[in-house]
Formats: sequence, C-alpha cells, structure tokens
Amino acid sequence: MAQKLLFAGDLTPADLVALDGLVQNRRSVEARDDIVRDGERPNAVRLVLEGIACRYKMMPNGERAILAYLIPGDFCDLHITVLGHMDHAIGAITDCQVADLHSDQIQNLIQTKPRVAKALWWSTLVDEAILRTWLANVAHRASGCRLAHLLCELRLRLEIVGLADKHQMRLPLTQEELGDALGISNVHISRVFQKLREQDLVLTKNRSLIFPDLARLEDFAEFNADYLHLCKPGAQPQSLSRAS
Amino acid sequence: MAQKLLFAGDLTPADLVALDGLVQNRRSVEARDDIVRDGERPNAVRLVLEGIACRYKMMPNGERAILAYLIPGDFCDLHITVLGHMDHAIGAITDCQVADLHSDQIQNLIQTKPRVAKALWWSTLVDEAILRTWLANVAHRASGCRLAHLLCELRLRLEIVGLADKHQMRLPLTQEELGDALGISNVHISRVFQKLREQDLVLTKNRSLIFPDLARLEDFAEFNADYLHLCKPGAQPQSLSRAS
DNA sequence: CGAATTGTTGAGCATACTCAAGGAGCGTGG
DNA sequence: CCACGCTCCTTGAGTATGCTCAACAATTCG
Repeated sequence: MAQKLLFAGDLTPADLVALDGLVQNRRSVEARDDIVRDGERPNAVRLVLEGIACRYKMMPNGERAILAYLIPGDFCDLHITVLGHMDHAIGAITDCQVADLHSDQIQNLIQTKPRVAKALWWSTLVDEAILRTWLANVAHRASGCRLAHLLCELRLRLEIVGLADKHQMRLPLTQEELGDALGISNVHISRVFQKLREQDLVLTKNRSLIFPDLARLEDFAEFNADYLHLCKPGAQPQSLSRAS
Repeated sequence: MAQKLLFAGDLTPADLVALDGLVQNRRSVEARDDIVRDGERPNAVRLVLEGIACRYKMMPNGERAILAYLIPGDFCDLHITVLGHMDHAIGAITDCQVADLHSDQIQNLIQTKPRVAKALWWSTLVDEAILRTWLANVAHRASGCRLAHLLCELRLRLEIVGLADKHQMRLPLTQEELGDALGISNVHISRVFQKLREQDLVLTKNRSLIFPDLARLEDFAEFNADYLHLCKPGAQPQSLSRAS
C-alpha cells in the first residue's frame, strides 16, 4: 500500500508500520460512483487501496475533463482542509477500495514523524508535477505521442506499486476515459490507438496492454520519467544536504 | 507584496510584518532570463515582487510549454527542497524584481507562525488548483473560450494585488506567449483575438486590455472563480472548524 | 442468449496548422 | 527628425488534424 512512498526518500520500517496503521475504515466504492463530490467540504483524507479512480470536472458543455488518475497508493485530498471546498470531484472508474483517514491522525503522524511528513509532501508535489506534465502534453504534443506518453506514465506508476512490468499492464480504462484525459474525442482516440498498433508500439488484449518494445514506445512518447521524482528506495536520499 | 495571502484566511498584522521581513535579497532579472533553470537544485525559495514570470518546459520539438504565469506575490518553488531537482524552468517574461528567501527562514516562520504556515500551504494548493483548471481549459474548451478564460483569470489575480480593475488590465505579454500557454499557434491566436474583439469582449490598446462588459466576458469564458479559493480578507475564516 | 457498453468505419465539415508575405509600432543611431 | 531594424501582429492560401453524425461490429455482463 505504501510502496509508492518508498520512492520519496528515506523511510524507515517503523515509518511504514505507522503509515499502514492509518488504514482502518476501509470501504468499497462501486465503479462510476463518486468518492468525493465537487464542492464538498471533506474532513477526512482518502487513500485509494485498490482499483482506479480519477479526479475530474464536469464542463458546462457536458464533457468530462479527467485531471488525474488515482491508482492504489495515491492520496485523494491531503490538503483539502486548507482550501475549504473541493474544486473538482473524485470518482471511481473501476470498483475501488478506499480508506478514510481522519485529519487528526494525519496531523499527528506529520508532527511526530518528520520523514513521513516529508514523504507526504513529496507525494502531493509529485501530483503537481504530473499535472504540469499533462498540461504540456495536452497543449504541445501530437495525439499519438500524447496517448503514448500517458500510457508510459501509467505503466511506470503501476509498476511501482507492483501492478505492471516492462512488457505489459492491465488497464481497465475505456478508450473514452483516456480521451477525456487527453482532450481527444472517443472516435478519434480509437484511430489514434490503431496507429500505435500499426507501428507495433502497443498491442491491446482484453483490458491489458502489451508493449513489444518499451524503449521504442518511450522514445516515441518523448517520455522522461524525471518528473515523477522517483529516488530509488534504498538509494542515497536526495535532499537538502546535497543541494549545491 | 503579501496582499495575496490575505485571501488565504485569517492572517494577523503581525503575520504580515513577519512575511514582509523575509524580503531582503531583492534582485533584478532581465526579461527573457531564467530565474530558475530546469534541472537545478535550488536551495532558496523565490518570490516575485515585480514583473511577470512563467513556469515553462521546452518540448523536444522546440516549442515552449508555459505551465503557469507568476505575478507579483507569487512564490516560485516553496517545495523544491523536497523534490530535489526542478522538472521545469522559471523565466522572466518582463523585467522582474525577485526576492530569494532561504529555506531556513521559511522553515522557521512555518514553525513559529501556524497561520503563516497555513497561508503558504494555501498558496501552493491554489497553484495546483490553477493547474487543474488550465488542464481542463486546454483539453476541453474551444479556442475563443480558452483565451477568454485565461484573460479572466489573469485579470482577477492581478486585481487582487492591485494591478487591474473591473474594466482594464495592463498585460505585457505577447500573443505568442499567451499561445504557448494555451497550446495555440501564434498565427491562430491572432485570429482568436480578433473574434473576441469583434464581439466587443475585449479591446486591446498598447499592452493593455479593456473589458467593456466584464460580466459578459466571464460568461462567455465560462469563468467561475471558485478554483482560486479566495476567501475575502476579513471574512469568516473558511477552515476546518466549519467543515460539516 | 440478449442487452448494454465499447470500439470501429466512413463521410463531410470545422478547426487549427504551416508557410509566406506584408504592415504597424517602437527604439536606436545617424 | 528620419531611417533602419527589430519585434510583434495580421492576412491569405493550402493542408492537416480532429470533430460530428451515423451505422455497425465486437465485447462484456447479466
């Protein structure tokens, strides 16, 4: 569950135990239901344990803008008590398992475990970095490259939590849902997918994607994982101490 | 300088004095120079005091993706020591005045003044909310609406720091710079601007924009300021205490 | 098996891009 | 003060990309 935070830097086993201890009120959310509604004033932080969810906004013309995908290990709204109300909704795409963590618990953890506090900061800052990358992707890349880039990102993020490898990932998203994130219509995304398949960059099988040659795909996608800020677990902590 | 943070909630005059006290090493940056370079490991937080800057990434094809505009009162990288390296650059668009704040100073302030800490959190979370809105804007709105939305946002943000009013703002950005933020080519943005002018939604005069009827423009832009999370200074604090 | 959802195809149209040329505004230097 | 060069904006023309609508195929699920 907390695998992802291992990439934040230097967590100790005790930190991990403390993090796992947070997960008490586990609950299920059905596909297509909201986990947090737009405008709400939530008093708990949500953590996705299983399934895929998304941040989204409904646009006035009825389109759904998907702003982020949340995969197991992702926090929903660490911050929300500071802002007051949600300016977007969070919805379950597949059936999900979610944990509700009370702000007090988190506050307590942050105050007693500085490394955990830093890891949680890291997590929200990486979310922001992903957002920046999506913005650049949507605004400045051709559609094939755009889709490929999103797939590369999802593959890597899923790999980190043990849900994908170099050659394959299960991705229970419809083409339309990918399109809603990329700003591409459902008809067109189908054609874009075809082009990727024609070039043997991805194969689709059921709800799984197969990558015959990941390096080639990442090259085509102009994918550079730096923005995910993954320091390898166990590696030298990359922190202030090393700043030049 | 700290006007913006008044909208974060309930700062006291003493808090404001403490914030202003941070600004010591003021320096100038010339238009088109970088304030922070991509990949850098900065050890200080930057604050824009005067001028307009932007976060940007250079794309492999040579295009510049503008990811945010920074106006006076905006912080550059409150967070960066947690992430280690910059995944984008920050550049001055006009001549700028910038303050370098040492991480220690900020840390100190955060630990001694909880309201200031909250205000700084608020500031970075609003930046993230703006990013989400830009993503939705670029991916899901037609070009006219897209440009109009950006103009409405900039006008309001500039108004907060006393640099615009309901009818007019000085905006020293080229059309190309607006296009780089919106994912629209320089030729096309000129035509989009023309359409806005034809409908009397904006007039351009030198480097100033005039809004004959702001309500109509905001309506056309589908602009809803909720995402900027501005609680009016002096109003009831919108915080946890009121969560339902 | 049947219904619903998801993906695919074709055709026509709208939007936006590129390339190329020209005009307007501004600052510098003769 | 004018001439020049630079940057920025504008216009036209041709092309590419992506949208909508509509029909149909494939897949999934009850």
